[in-house]
Amino acid sequence: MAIKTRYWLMKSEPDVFSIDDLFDTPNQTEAWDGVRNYQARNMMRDEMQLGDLVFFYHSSCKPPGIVGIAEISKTAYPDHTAWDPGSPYYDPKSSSENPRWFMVDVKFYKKYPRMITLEELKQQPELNEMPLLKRGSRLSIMPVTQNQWEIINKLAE
DNA sequence: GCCAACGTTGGC
DNA sequence: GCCAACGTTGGC
Repeated sequence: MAIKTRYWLMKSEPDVFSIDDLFDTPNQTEAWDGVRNYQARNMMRDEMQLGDLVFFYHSSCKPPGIVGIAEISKTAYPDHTAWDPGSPYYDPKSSSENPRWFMVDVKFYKKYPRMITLEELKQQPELNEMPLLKRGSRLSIMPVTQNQWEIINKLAE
C-alpha cells in the first residue's frame, strides 16, 4: 500500500541555491546537501518518502517567501560533503562507515507565478501554527500539514 | 549590520 | 549532567 504523501517546507538562500537553479540543473534534480541540524536531519532520514511535496522557500533575502514546489525524488542517503575537508559542510566526526549527516534528492515540480511572501503567510490566521511563523524558529526543514498545504496553494492562484 | 533566539561545545 | 561561552540563523 502506498504511503500517504507528506508535505514539507525547505529553506534555501537563493544566492546559494534558488528554485531557478533547481530548474536549470540537469534532470532538474539536486541533492539537498549541507543540512547540519539534527532535527532537520531526522526528518529527512526518517520521514521523507518518495513523492513527498516540498515548499521551496527563499530565506535571507528581500523578501523571503515560498517560490514554488519540489518533489522528493530520492530518499535519504549519506551526505558525502561531510567527508570532504575542502567542503564548507565538512564535519570530521562523520565518516563513510558511520555517517552522521544525510541528504535527499529534490526534483523541480513547479514555480509559482509570484512569490508567496513571509509577510503574506503571517497574515493568514490559519497558518499561525506553522513552525516557520513561530517566534525564534530557525528550522531549515519542517513538516507542513495537508490543510496548510492547501491554504498556501490557494494563495498562489 | 544588528541582534534575539536557538543549538552545540566543552570544562567542570 | 549542568551551564557558560560561543557560533549560527535569519528576519528586520
